[in-house]
Amino acid sequence: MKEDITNILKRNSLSLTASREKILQLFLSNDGALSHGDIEKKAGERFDRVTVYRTLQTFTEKGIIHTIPTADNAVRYALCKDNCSEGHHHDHHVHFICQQCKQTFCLDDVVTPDIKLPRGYALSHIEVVAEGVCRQCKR
Amino acid sequence: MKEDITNILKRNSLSLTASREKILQLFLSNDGALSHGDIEKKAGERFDRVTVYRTLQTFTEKGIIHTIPTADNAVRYALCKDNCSEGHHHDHHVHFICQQCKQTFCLDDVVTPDIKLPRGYALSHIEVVAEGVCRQCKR
DNA sequence: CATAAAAAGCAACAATGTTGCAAAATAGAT
DNA sequence: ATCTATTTTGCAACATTGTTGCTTTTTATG
Repeated sequence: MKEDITNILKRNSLSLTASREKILQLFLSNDGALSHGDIEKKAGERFDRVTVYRTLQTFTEKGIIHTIPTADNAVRYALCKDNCSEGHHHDHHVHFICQQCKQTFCLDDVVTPDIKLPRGYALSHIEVVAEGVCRQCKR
Repeated sequence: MKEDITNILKRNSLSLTASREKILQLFLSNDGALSHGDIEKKAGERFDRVTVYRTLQTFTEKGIIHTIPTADNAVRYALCKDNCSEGHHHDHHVHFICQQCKQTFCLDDVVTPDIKLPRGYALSHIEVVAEGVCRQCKR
């Protein structure tokens, strides 16, 4: 784990710092996606809010994490698979929000479908968010 | 127009007030979706921020408008078609965000596709947001 | 026009996000 | 191991956004 973290940072030519390591660790040990608020809470009092903002921004730019749109003004972040790189995200999977536990998951195996847009629209990327009840909550 | 507004409010048993009329008018005369901030700006200094919040909440509950998730912490709202009713939205269309003009549009004719989820997930509703360049900006 | 009910406005506050700058930590060379 | 340039952090101050309780105003209705 500690090794994974070091690898990810090195691979993206980011220096190894306590906050980056901690935040990466949170993502690695967490099933679902995390909001800025989640991270602040889970990281404890140990990091400044500003540091968390900047770290998330850096990670997003580097393609280490990606954002997940929501209808509640609390963008979530989740780890990217290895095929994302600086400035270029290649996440084509569906996201799932559980209405019960409120967690957001990446359904890595569910690929976003093709959508046919009306004439005149240029498509660059599609985001699919499914809502319902997740596996754990359902039983 | 004024008549449409009155109709919508009456139909939903909402009293006719200046702010509700103004906000509805903004939606009716606007192509794209509007964020809370947009509405505050467009409505001028005439309404309290709190009133705008409460009006948007009421309209959403009544099924007059629906929310559109975003990755930038600025939820957009757009008018629902007539088939939405109190507590029950039936919007199954795709939304489009233009990267140039930053506007959000409802593509009323583009229906959200069916998505097959892994075993164990109960689906209640799917949201599709497409990003790219819109018709106006493209030419 | 009077009245009850609903909505708006106001104030105070909480939470969230941003910026500039000084202090601290890191990477890399010696 | 130590020094140094560079990067990152923490802090302070601030801006923006969202929330709540309460009073005043407006609306619907007889």
